[in-house]
Amino acid sequence: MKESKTTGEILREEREKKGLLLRQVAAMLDIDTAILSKIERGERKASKEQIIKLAEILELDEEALIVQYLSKKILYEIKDEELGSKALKAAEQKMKYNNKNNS
Amino acid sequence: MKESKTTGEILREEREKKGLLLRQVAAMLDIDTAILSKIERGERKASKEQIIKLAEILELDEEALIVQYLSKKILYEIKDEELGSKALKAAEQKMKYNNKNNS
DNA sequence: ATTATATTTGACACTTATTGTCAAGATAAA
DNA sequence: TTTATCTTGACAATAAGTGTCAAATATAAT
Repeated sequence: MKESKTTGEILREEREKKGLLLRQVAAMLDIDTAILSKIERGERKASKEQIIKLAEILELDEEALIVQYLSKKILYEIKDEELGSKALKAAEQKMKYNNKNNS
Repeated sequence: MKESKTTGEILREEREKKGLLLRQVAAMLDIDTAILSKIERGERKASKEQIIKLAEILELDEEALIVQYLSKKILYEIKDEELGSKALKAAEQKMKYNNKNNS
């Protein structure tokens, strides 16, 4: 059963491919090395702004990274909820409805 | 264009139908009257525990209320996001995948 | 109109999450 | 083994969430 890579794993791989040090990338993000280390190992999560900057720095697909970031956030909200799946579907419905009426 | 009722509106209507005072229901929830007032007017959001108790007290469909509660929470996470819709779909996919492999 | 009761409002306090720094310890490279 | 890099955990600062309280408003009863 092949698991897909986590965001952190991708970030680390790409950083190393480019031969960049944690220190260097962290400086570009204006945070301490420790945080970036933790982000790459999945111990902390990056903010949306950090994701965007990382996509630039590492030349990754920004949209894909953000979608992954947001979907993780969503799943976190409902991770222990029996009704999570129903809630997701309800959210999609409401979203459709709003788009129809606001745009 | 008929808007559906907010959770707060439903809670207020049902409380009044039952002839209960804010003070009384707030006491059952063990919170200050002010908070319940704000919940009913949508100025604050109820916790999940409060939603459950309110469903009992007001004899409302607990599952429906919780689904509404969770879906609001989800939508709040992506409310300003262009990619919100894609993120929702991605979350559903991941959820399906996990269910397949964990259960 | 006055009083009594119910609700709303806003300022504040407490708690928990989030996001960061720092420095010491562990790893790996030279 | 020295040097550079990365990891770890204790801590600090800030933001978000959740509540109290009391004064202001609104509603209802006499």
